[in-house]
Amino acid sequence: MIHFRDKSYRCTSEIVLGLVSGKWKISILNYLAKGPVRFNELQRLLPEATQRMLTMQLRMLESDGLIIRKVYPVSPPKVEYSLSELGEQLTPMLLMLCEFGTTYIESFPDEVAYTSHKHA
Amino acid sequence: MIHFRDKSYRCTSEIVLGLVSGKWKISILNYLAKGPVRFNELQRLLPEATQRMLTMQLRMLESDGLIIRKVYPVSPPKVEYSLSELGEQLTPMLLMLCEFGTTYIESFPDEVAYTSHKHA
DNA sequence: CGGCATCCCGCCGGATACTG
DNA sequence: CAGTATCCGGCGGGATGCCG
Repeated sequence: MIHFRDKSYRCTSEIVLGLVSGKWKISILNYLAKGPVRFNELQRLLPEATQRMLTMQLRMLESDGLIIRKVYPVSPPKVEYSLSELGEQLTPMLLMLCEFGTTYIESFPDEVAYTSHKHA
Repeated sequence: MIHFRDKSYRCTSEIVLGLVSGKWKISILNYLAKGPVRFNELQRLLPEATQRMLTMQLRMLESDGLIIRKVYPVSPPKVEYSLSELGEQLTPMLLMLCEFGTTYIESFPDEVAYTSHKHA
């Protein structure tokens, strides 16, 4: 049994699931892996996400120490998000998740479909 | 965009999160990795889980093709759960999640505590 | 531009009781 | 032994509107 931040876990992997579980966290981390991104740009990249949700997910990633929020005191406001060192260490794991995911769905070929872009 | 079983994903890793997210799934998979386990034994191993929850989590893992449910038509009833081939392919990934989890919490030494066994 | 406040709803999971 | 059935509360997430 592990106790971390007022919660109990039976395996440290459960903690990691909590870190990356959230409607937009994976996508955010994937984009940030390519370099710093502004809030506005994230909104463009994830048009289906509401401002509120995007903000919430970013705040969680930040308070979990995976990303860094940098505010530039200029007008108009500019906020840039980037991976922290811990966040960068996530990359190989996310890649592995992704690879297994691909292997997995390929086990069920007739249940999968792809769309190049979905703007709805 | 990937469409799989009536849901949309932006990355295959999101599918994997769905597979293993659930209050008892990680623990169940970890136990099954050591060999087949009976329902009753799982209950002993996870005393905090209600029968209902244990059943639900097992049913999900089964319908996702990660575990196999084998019923022995004897009296009293005997049901044995084991990893499927797909489920066994999960092991290295779960190990990696676990390792990152350990690395992660070690970045915050003063927020962690351990308990050998928690029967509450 | 990059938020926060408010209201709302569905679903995951808890508690308890019953059964082949 | 290995489950269903029913009821119910909390929280993740959606929609909309306001602000420095």
